[in-house]
Amino acid sequence: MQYWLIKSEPDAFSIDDLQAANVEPWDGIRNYQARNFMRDQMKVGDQVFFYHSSCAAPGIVGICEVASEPYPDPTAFDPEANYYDPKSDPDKPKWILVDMKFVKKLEQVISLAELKTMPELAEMRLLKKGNRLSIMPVEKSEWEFIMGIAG
DNA sequence: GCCAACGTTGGC
DNA sequence: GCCAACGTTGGC
Repeated sequence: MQYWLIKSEPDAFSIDDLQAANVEPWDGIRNYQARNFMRDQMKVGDQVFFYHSSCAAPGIVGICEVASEPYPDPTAFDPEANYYDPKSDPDKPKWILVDMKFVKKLEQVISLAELKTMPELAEMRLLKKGNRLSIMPVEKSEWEFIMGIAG
């Protein structure tokens, strides 16, 4: 089993939205690296940190898990959708996603500012300068350390 | 709103 | 294949 972190802007889709939906196709990803993680490496049951970005208090707010095999992102084929990509052919889909299933909200949010102060997380991908990936792997040691903080 | 970092596009 | 221009991300 592997560990991951996914970012979402809470104004667009928050951990509460995921809780309400229970299972949500993680659509709209239009970055090859992020897509490749979903397509090639995610397995059903992998554990995932849910991170709020571009907001007043960015940080890890909850946990979800991979809940499907990879499959084509339907929003890429829909001209009405925000994430429509005319270059994605249904016969040869360019964008691939998995479903995410709500697991729990953390009892206390672990803020980005707090994460940055932890020497144990100095190598964490999320904290690297210039990082913009919206889906990234998390090391087991990092996962366990953060779960320790979360209590 | 600003700006640094990064990914993508497109001309050549 | 190079690289400048442009658009996006995301913290502050």
